[in-house]
Parts: sequence; C-alpha cells; structure tokens
Amino acid sequence: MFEEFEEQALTALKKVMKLKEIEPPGASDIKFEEPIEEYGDISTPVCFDLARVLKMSPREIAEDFVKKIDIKGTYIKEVRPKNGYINFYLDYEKIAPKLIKKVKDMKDEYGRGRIDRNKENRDIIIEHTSANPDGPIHIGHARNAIIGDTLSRIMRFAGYNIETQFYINDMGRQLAVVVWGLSRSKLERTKKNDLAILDIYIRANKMVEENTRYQNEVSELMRKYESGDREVIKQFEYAANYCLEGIRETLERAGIHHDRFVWESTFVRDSSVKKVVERLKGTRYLKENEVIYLDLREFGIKKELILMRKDGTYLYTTRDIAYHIWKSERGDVIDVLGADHKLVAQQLSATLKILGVKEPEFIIYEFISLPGKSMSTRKGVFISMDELIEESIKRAYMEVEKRRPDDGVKFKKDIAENVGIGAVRFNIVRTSHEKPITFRWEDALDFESQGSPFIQYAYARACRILEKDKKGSLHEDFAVSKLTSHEKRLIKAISKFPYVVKNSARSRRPSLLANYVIELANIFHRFYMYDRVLNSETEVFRLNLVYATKVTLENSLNILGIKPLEKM
RNA sequence: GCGCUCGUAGCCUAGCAUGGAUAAGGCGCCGGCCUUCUAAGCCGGAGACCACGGGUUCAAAUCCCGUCGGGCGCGCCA
Repeated sequence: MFEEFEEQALTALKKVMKLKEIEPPGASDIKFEEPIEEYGDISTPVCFDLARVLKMSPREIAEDFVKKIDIKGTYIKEVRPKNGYINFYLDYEKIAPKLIKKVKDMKDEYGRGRIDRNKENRDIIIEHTSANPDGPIHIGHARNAIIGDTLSRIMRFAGYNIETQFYINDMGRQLAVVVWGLSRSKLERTKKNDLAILDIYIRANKMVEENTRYQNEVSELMRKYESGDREVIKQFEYAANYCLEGIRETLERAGIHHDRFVWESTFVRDSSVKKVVERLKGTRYLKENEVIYLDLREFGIKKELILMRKDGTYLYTTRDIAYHIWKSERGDVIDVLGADHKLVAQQLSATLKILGVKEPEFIIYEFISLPGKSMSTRKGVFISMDELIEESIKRAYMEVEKRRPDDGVKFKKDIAENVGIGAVRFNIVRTSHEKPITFRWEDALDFESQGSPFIQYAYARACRILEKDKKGSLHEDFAVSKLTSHEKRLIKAISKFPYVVKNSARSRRPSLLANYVIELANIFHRFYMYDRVLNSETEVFRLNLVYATKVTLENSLNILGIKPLEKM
C-alpha cells in the first residue's frame, strides 16, 4: 500500500504538470524520497529540476503546484510545500483499516509478489555454496550459502520461479588428492564425514606437495577420472559423496537448501565440454599453440583463458562454461561467488557472449578473514560453519538459561538452537555483500546488538499479547480514531513490506530486507513500550495492529530463514 | 606493477543503484525506566571535517578523476 501511495503522489504530480504543459525533467522522471517525519511521509525535490526551465524559484513552483494538486480518492491526506520540496502526508486513518484487513486476509501470503511469466521473465537458477568436497565448509562458504539461500527465498517470495543449485567440483585436484589419500589411510568413522575427509586431505596434501612421484600419481588419477575409468570413478564418487553428506548436514541445520546438486564431471562425460571447445574453434578468439586458449583482450581481459592443456585435459573454467550453457538453457542464471572469482566471472561472461549465450548475473561477496590472516582449508586454518553454529547456540543457551531458568531443558535447547542459528544467518546477511568482513568471535556472538534475537523477541512479544486476548477481541469490528505516533510508524512500516521485498529481490540485495526487519522490530518495541494494548480504550484496533505486525515479522523471518519463536 | 573492490564516531554497520532539507543505528561509555502485555526491551547524554585532494552540479557520503590505506585477483589450481 505504501507503493500505491507513492504512485498516487506521482500521478497527482503528473496531472498538474500536464495541466501546465510542463514536460517532466529529463529521463529521470520524478524522484521521491522519504524525509524526516516532520516533513511528511514522502517527498519530491522535483521543483529544483524544474526551476531552470520555468525560470522560477523551486519554492514558488512548489507552492504553485501544491495549490493545484488533486488528492481526492487517494491515500494522500495533505500536500505541503517546504523549502522548495513538495511533501506528501499519508492518510493513516484511511489506510489503517484497509491495510489490516489485507494482512488478515493474506496472512503468510502478505507481501508476496507476482512476476509474469513471459520471455522477459524466465525461471531463475541461483547457484550458491558450491564448496569443494575436501572438508567442512568454513565461515567464508557460509557467507556464500547464506547470501545465496536468503536471496533465493526473497526472490521466490517476490514471485520468481527459482531453482537453487550446488555445483560439485569433483574434477578438481583437491578431490583427487583426497582420493589418493584414501588409498593410503583409513577414514575415521567416528568423526563427522566432512571432518574425516579433511583429515585425509590435509595429510595427503602435505605428502603430495613434498613428493613429485605422488604428484604424478594424483595427476594420473585425474586423467583416469576424466577418461572414465570405472574403478576410479567409483572412488571419486565415494569420496565426494562421503564429504558432501557432512556438508549437507551442516547446511540443513542452518536451513539452507539446494534443489539440485550438479556434478562437474557430467559435462565432461556427456562431451559437452568438448563441444564447447569445438564451438569456440570457429571464432576468432580461439588460439592454439601447445594448448588451446581464448584471447579475450577485446573484452578488456588481458589474461588469456586456457581451455585445454597439452595433454588434452580440460580446465575448471572450460567445464564451468559448459555448465553455464546447460544452466542458461533452463533459465536465467545468478551465481553467488567469492571475490577470488572476479576474474573467472569476467572470463566466463566474455566467453558466453562469444557463444551468444546469455551471461549470468554475478553476486560477488568479499572475503571473511580471520584477524591478521586469511582462511585456508588446505592448511586447516579456518573456522568451520559448524563451530560457529555450535558456539552461537551455546551462547544462546546461556542467555535463555539466564532469563528462563525454570523452564524445561528441551524448551531451552529448542530456543537456543533457533536463536543461535538465526543470529548466525542474520549477522551475515545484514551486511552488504561487497564489504569485507574480519571475523571476530565477540561480534559473531554479540546478542546485545540489534540482530535476530531482537527481531525474534519482538515477534514473541506480539504473540504473547495476542495469546492473552481471551475474549477474541481481535475479530471484532473496530474504528480508527486518532492514532499515536507509534501506531502510525507501525502502519507505515507494515505497509512498506511488499515494497521492500520487491526492491530487495530486484536489486538482489538481501541486506535491504534484513535492515528493514530490524526497523520494523524496533518500531514495534517502542509501540509496545508506550501504547498499552490489552484493556486499553482502543484495544480492538491495537490487537489488530499487533496481529498485522506479527504476520509481517513472521513472513520476514521466514524469508530470512530464521525461525519465528512464540516464546523466548 | 596492472585490474577489480572496500574505506562513514573508539569499534561494527545502514544510507551510495535512482545526487537533494539537521548523515541513521548498534556495541562500548555516562545517566535513567520493571506494582499492568516477557527489561533478549525502552528513553536521555557524550561521540563524525562520511580516508584525503580535486572536479561536475543550484545541491555530493552518494557521480567523475587522482592520492593514500586494506582486501582479492593476475596458475596449463579450482
């Protein structure tokens, strides 16, 4: 409804301009922004742009426009000129009952968008996580997974048809090293799968690094795997699956889901990698000496892209091209990648362009580093996602214990699990993906700051109020009289929800939604503080408002992959 | 060295895409609020020349150029 309000303001303005035969300034059309409360709910500085054309001061134009604006039948209560701006005031009393009715009718569908299926809007494949099956996923992968999963949820809710994919790098050197290691030492069965594989990997890697004979053995394994040696295939698949089982366990616990797991080797086996190279051979970009490579300087990429080694084997990027062609036949592609993949992303885009395949969209997030050092699976220097989750839950348990010492252990554990995981997810999505993060335990486990417990707590508070409405006043008719400032802020925030979902999906920025929810929770906490609900004069209305807030918080939390808790 | 990217109070971040009216929060610090819906909450205070220097503009944290500082990349690794 907030969006409608904005549209109404826009149409009203355009009408005035048409009346006065003024063209809207530039291609930028008319901009709106949200001013501080005193200046209304939505505001436009359009008069500044018009000033030159009309040879009048912005102030005069604004005053003149305001006199002629027609707001009949809209959600606009009032329009006022101020310092050359035109400020629109939302008619809260009018919008409140409509908004509440809408939320009540739609419930978990409130905020859901609709995207028309046509040529412009194909299905979307979001590839994320895609960690190597050589050990557990660490907090760097976690950033990928959480951004990817949250974005998928947001876009799905916004109406896109989304399929999420995990690309399994089974043809890389890392897995070959694991397979090699597995032939010399046994898996420790008591350990979690991915940790057991990590042990093998670290040990094997060290040995291989120090011995060229071993290196040759690893290369031989890779060659055999690529050429389709049945016995070797079995070994690779066993190792990858074994590790993946552990990885999936972690992801599942964090509420991260993939619709499809795609094996890199598929594209070699079905010879689509070969076909890619064939197709590129017909272009002027492909060069050949001992190796086959692409010259992408025309695309501003100085580094040549090697497609095939002199021994006839392919490289990671070559297979990735085949994978991307396959994906693009099924939909538009979004890749969530770490900053180390920036160059690959460019090379991939250029190559797909050459082939006439629609390029993917890349969401490139910066690294999470440890204070003073960066993470490395190979060296065993990293904080795993499991550790982070464990610690977070442990910390959450201490907090529940402090507050609800008398409740049962099962209850407390359940709360801690969901608060802990929510905190991990939220702390990662809340910061925009282009910012590098230095991981510090104090920050990660900080439950005091406005984070997911803050939101979950707002939700729990709303639930408690509704629960205590024994008479069922929620379902009575209500009239809206004069609203308090807290009520107004709540109504506005709730009305913005669908708009935020849409923007967050469209701009591919989960952080937008995350920051919105914090704001909503904050507004609700203040309302809770100042405006008594139960047994108040406007009890029925307020109960309805609380209900609408509850639904909006619930939907937001679900999209963020955080469990709404009725008690905490 | 070249390319990409980030730089907002002691610390962490929002805002930057679509330039606009006194830069928004949190942590930490100081001081308040539990006899009525859970204090994982709320209120007040101190704290910022938005890294620096230019430019474009009526208007720049936001756009452009440069400098400095951090990160990432520049493998016949993945």
